[in-house]
Amino acid sequence: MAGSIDIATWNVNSVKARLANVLDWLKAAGPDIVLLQELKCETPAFPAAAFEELGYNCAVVGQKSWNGVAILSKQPIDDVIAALPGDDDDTHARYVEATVGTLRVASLYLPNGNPVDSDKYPYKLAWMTRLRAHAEALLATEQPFVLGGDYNVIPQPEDCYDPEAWAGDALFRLDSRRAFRSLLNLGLTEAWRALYPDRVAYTFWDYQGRAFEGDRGIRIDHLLLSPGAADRLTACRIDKAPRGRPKASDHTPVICTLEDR
DNA sequence: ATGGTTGCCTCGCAA
Repeated sequence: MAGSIDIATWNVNSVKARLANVLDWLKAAGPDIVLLQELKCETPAFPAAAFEELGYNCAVVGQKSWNGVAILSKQPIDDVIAALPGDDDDTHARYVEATVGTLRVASLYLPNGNPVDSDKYPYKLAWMTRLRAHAEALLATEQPFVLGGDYNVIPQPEDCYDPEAWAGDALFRLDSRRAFRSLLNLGLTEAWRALYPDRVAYTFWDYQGRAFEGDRGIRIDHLLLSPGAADRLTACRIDKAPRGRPKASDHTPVICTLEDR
């Protein structure tokens, strides 16, 4: 839409297995910027041509079998960074950030962290500490930015169909939620919750146990906006339709709209 | 009830 810009985030759980579904959704929804996670393919195997045919430029950070993130944008993509700063030994493809127009945007796939008694949980928390430090650095630039992706954090009990069942899970542990709040406390705005303080909605439903049919979901995909971006926020929605399709990802897209100025 | 589902591309791992 003229005068505004739509930014979507979507964990597609394999871009190759999901290509037809993703292309269909892009044609129908037409977001200006798309932040993808869980590509599950190496960078050269990313089906860039299919997205370019729809008018998108692509910045891709992939790896074999797991993780993988991308930014798609109808406007040119500049000044790409392909990793979250702060740990040169971290080889996971979980972060890509770039400039699109006047905005800085990032697509992130935050570590799941389960099981919590393994080294995966401290890795998650350390990753969140690095993300906070980097968000502080971005804030210091005073350039408006959007950090979108699969945060693998259920922020509050109302973001989960059964908080008690998730009490010990890395997505809902107090340390994970505290680290997420600490990000917000820098002055970032979580787009969906900011606009709908009391609404219950989910972005992920497990493949098992007919969770989608029973609406047993959790809200873990988030768009975090800098103050300058939040001042332009006019709408946010969760599009459940892609989750109901055959061969669906277990996540569904979240889209925010920023006034274009 | 230690089940169940999906994608990777292996004979299990991650989610």
